[in-house]
This record gives sequence, structure tokens and C-alpha cells, in this order.
Amino acid sequence: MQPPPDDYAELVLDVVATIPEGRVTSYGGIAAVVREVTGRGSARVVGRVMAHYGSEVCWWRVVTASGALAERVATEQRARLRAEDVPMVGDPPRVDMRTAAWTPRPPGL
DNA sequence: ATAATGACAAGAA
DNA sequence: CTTCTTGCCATTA
Repeated sequence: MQPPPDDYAELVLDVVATIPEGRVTSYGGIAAVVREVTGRGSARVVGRVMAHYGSEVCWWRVVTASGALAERVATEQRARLRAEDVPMVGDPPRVDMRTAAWTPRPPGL
């Protein structure tokens, strides 16, 4: 059994939930916003939260800063993004951050 | 306490 | 464009 999300994880999941359909955000982008509120965390920590509790939210809208998909779930992620008409480029497919990138905002602001 | 690891990032080559 | 090297922060051994 996995432990329930702590306060930090809750905040991360909350931010991920605000990403609009058809747009994506980087791990670092989320980390930056969460850092403004909690004062801790980093891209790696956000990645760790996603690995454990990602299934609770729209995890497929979270990619690396360069638009690369999460290798562990790349196949499913690609399918879900394609279903939302997220612009992809290259091979292996990466998200076109130029147009699909979304800047998250702290919940409540 | 140190070392290794992880759904990462940024800069150098 | 790609690959490698550092830096990052929390968890686990």
C-alpha cells in the first residue's frame, strides 16, 4: 500500500489539475510554482510525486523541459496527448513546447 | 553519516 | 541537432 499524499504532493497534484486540455507543463515549471508556496522541492521531487500519485490527475500533461515524454509511460502518454491535439514534433515524438507550453499558477491566485 | 537512485534541468562540447 | 557533465532535492540502503 502506498502512503497517502503529503501536503507537498497534494499541492503538486493540485497544480497539475489546473493544466488546460491541449496544453502541457514541465516538471521544473511545476516545481517553480510549488517552490513559491512551500519553499522547497525541485523538478526531481515533482517527478517523484508523479511516479507515486500521478494516476490521481492528468499526468500526461506533464513533460520534461525540452518536451520529451516520461519514458516509463511514453506510449500511453503519447496516445493521450495525441487525443487532445497537442502539437508533436520529431522522432521520437516530443511536444512542441513553443506552442503547447503552459505556465502554471499557484492555486487560488 | 555516506552512497546510490530517480516520470528532471541547464550548460558545455 | 545530440551526448555528456553538474547541479538539484528527497528517499532509501
